[in-house]
Amino acid sequence: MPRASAAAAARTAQQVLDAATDLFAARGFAAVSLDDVARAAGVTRGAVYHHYGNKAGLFRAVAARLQARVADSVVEAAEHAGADPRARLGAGSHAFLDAITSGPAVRVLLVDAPAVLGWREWRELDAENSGTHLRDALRAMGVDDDLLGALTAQLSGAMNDAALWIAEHEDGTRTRQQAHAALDRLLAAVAP
Amino acid sequence: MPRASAAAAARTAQQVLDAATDLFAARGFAAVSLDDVARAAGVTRGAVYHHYGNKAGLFRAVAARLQARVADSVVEAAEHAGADPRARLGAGSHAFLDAITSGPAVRVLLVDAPAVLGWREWRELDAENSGTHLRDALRAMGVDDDLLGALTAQLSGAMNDAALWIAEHEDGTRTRQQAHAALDRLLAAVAP
DNA sequence: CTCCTTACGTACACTGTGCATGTAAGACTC
DNA sequence: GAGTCTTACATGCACAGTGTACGTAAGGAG
Repeated sequence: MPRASAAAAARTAQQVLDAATDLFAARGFAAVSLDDVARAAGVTRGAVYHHYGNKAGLFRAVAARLQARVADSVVEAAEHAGADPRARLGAGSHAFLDAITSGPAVRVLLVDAPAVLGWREWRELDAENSGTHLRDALRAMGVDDDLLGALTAQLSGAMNDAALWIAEHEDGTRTRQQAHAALDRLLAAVAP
Repeated sequence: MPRASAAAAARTAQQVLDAATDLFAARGFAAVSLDDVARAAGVTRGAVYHHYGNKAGLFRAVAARLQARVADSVVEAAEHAGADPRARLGAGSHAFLDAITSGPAVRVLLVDAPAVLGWREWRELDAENSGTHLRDALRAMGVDDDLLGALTAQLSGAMNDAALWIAEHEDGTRTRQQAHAALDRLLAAVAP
């Protein structure tokens, strides 16, 4: 008994995506079955497979949306910081930390994504979003082209682990401040 | 038809561990079945379950052994570097990069481990090994206690992503040199 | 109004985990 | 050194979960 208009179909796809985001964030990829997702979204597994192909495809869609949201925050913060490259780098980096630690992004993007999508695809997804901004910011700071790739990867890794470190503790603003302070220390290595 | 002496049992446990290490490194945790492991080790799944409890337990054993090996390299390099805290920090960090990128450790420890064991347990495993050494080295460098936790996590993350970056490229010594150079840049932020 | 396509629902096959049970060979006791 | 216990596996089965083939009804285009 399917009743499908173009709008209704888009809505069910959204509901599935929302439900999957919550469940993946709460329990992790492996502990969530597609039946769980379908039930939470009020449909059957058939609908999930129709819209997302397979379980990895659903996860990919979830991760891509979260990644895009984080990247939006980074861009907005950088815009707001003006034209000075160093100010933009700092603002974007701190915005990244705050954005990725608020909401369900950490577990999905930083714990499960590399294993589910593979490191390579995960890196590409990152490169299409916040990764590019970091790289551009470092280039604008005058980082040698030879070091650019490696330094981008390492600073990105530092921020990711900072986010995980914050999420692990989960006891208010103190650890968050420490993470931001440590990040400033590392950024100073690039721009004194 | 079991024929089990104490020595023979230890040997089969070893064979299973060796086979699992190779397979997990080559295909990833999810794509390896316990039947694959058992067949590669020349036993049945019963033996695997007997020694390691379940699939996660087997993976835990694999990861712990790899982690311990990496930590050994770090310690050895630090010892060899003498008494100067800065020299020990640098030597240990670069040794970490080289050790974790040589052999099957990268995929197991950095891609699958967080998802399979959970971020928390993975962090504890790391803390029991190379993580402690990094923290000690930073403390010896006079890093403020308030920053110690966050900075350790972020530098660790930077090194992990440096390792993944090296493993991703896999084209000889050039990328490796770039990674080491970028790492030096970050270490300079802690110790000028 | 007809036909085609989209959007699901349903049923089934297959893979893989984990556990329960069986069993034979050390190891230990006397 | 015979009996008993425990360890070290092998085997078989139950169950969960994925993916896919098929069925089906409701838009939408002509």
